[in-house]
Amino acid sequence: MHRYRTHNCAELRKTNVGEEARLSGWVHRVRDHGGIIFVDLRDSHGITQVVVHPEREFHGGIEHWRVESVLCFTGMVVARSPETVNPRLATGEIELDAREMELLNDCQVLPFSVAQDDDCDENLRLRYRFLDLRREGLHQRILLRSRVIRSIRRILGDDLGFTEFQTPILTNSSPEGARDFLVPSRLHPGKFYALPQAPQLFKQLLMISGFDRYFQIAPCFRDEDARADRSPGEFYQVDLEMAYATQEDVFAVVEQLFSRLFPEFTDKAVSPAPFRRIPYREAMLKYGTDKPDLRIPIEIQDVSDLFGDSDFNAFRQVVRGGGVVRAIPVRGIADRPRSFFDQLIEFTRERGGKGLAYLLWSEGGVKSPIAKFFSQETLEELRRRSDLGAGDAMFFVADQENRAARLAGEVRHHLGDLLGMRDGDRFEFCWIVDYPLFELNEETGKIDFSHNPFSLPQGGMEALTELNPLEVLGWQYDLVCNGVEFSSGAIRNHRPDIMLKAFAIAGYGEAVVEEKFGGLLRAFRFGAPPHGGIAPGLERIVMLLAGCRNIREVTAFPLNQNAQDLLLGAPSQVEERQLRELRLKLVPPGKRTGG
RNA sequence: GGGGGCGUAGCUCAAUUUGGUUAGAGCGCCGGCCUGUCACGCCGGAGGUUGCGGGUUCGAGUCCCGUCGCUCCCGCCA
Repeated sequence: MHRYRTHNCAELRKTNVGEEARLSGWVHRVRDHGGIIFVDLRDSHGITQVVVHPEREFHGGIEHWRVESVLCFTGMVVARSPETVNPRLATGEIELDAREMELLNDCQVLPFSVAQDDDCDENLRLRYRFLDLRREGLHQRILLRSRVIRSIRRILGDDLGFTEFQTPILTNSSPEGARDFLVPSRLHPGKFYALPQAPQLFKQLLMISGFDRYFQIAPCFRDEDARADRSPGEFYQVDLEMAYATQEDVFAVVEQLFSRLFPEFTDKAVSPAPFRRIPYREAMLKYGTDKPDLRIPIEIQDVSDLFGDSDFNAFRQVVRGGGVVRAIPVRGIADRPRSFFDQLIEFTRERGGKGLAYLLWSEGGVKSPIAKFFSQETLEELRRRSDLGAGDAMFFVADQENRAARLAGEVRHHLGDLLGMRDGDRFEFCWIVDYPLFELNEETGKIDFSHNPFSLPQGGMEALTELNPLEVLGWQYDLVCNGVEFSSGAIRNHRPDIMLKAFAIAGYGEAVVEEKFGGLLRAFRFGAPPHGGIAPGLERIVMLLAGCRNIREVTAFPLNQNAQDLLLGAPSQVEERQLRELRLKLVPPGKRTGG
């Protein structure tokens, strides 16, 4: 018989009755009746009830049947009588009649309950992460994450012809993007490595190196402040890149990946491939964001043309001042109480809006404090454009275009929450395409890259030389699901001449580009193939599948919000000797100089 | 760096609105009883500088100021 176990704690069934078995696991719960004692023994797989009869010599042998102690029981598998079967347990038709017991390890009094997976302070959970990870919820989410990764490797690697690579962890600081984590070099005092924010340049170099399809479950490091859905420090991307690929080729691969991946882990409906393609400008107009939640059946409209000459001063002034009026039509809410609408107005004001006007249609006509300022023709045209009828409503946001779009989008998502449209059992994917390559920096008035400086402009060199830079679109795209940005990607700019031209428009001279991206430019000059890719966030995928909102709930050992490891104590001070080797000197706190 | 919310027993929370007796409950812990439970049950017990410091008051868990911590958001995240 095996030293520790013949079966795991989820394995024994009625067919095993009469067999001798040995089980090891944690004490999940104990029901001590004075005479007979029931021990729920748990391992990663499940729970089996062990019965200890009073005549066993170990019955009083351990002082405490302390939960989370590690025990090994040997005994006979016996059938439970019909009235004592536990239908909530996979092993509930049997129990182990313990003949021998061995205490494999004791357990101190717990800081929080393992058996009862209820709320407690997150930093306490992080300090005792090994206990937290034993709890049902987190334990299952970490197992889910593992199964998702295995499935991604199978789909991309085995079925779609991708090759998995590793790329360096010690690499170069990137001139753009987030703050880098720096690693001092001992051999080159005063110089630093940086941890990669993403393997972007390496995956492009692999394409130029003649590999066809790259993927990696890639660690990414960014020294930015935390959010609920954003880990401080490190996270993982499903990073992929394809040679000789058009945007549609990338879409086809990603659509296959998600169309196969999601149904493996959820019964919820997944929007069928091909996913909807929504141009950036259309997304900003209809949904007021470039990460729309398409479960909400509300489409924003521009109605500025109706108000240039209207009697409604507030709207007329905005339109004549170059602003816009956006309408948000919502069906079936005209009978909501006044407080519903007041609350929405307050919501808009909190987010910087001047207000939120609305019209309510009823059998008798239009009800609204502002209806008297609208002509009958205008009211009818508004109704007609959104095909509204009795019981329907329309909200209005009037402001400068960017702000109006954003506010309307936030109101749309908020309505989605209020009206229960967002918890439907489905995943709605879409692509946002046709991002502008450049944008105007409102502070400096200069032209900046809007997304990624390495994206290929649509129309190539001709577009860069002929068009107003702000009109140039990039082969850039985002994958969005249920209002969550899953991923950004692009067809890369593989031509050094086009790359230099694009950088020139953004105000970078050739010498600067050579200095900052010399390695990549050198590679481009030796026959770089056209290529492109994308990098969906692994944790976001698992979060959506697990139905949780916090990235730390799908990460085994996350840093806390202050970027500390409370279990092992990182970051920590290091020996003076280590600093000397690196030729580093600490500036005492409060005496920061320079700047 | 900025804003909102929260800090009461080992854990989750009540008492704070309107300052007023000895700060309570559930779980956990300790002791006792209990032979069919599965969130076992029953009896008893221990456990508190109400985050910390100061102030107002006859009196502060409660009000005020400061500070520290946690949390969510903004900035930031090509």
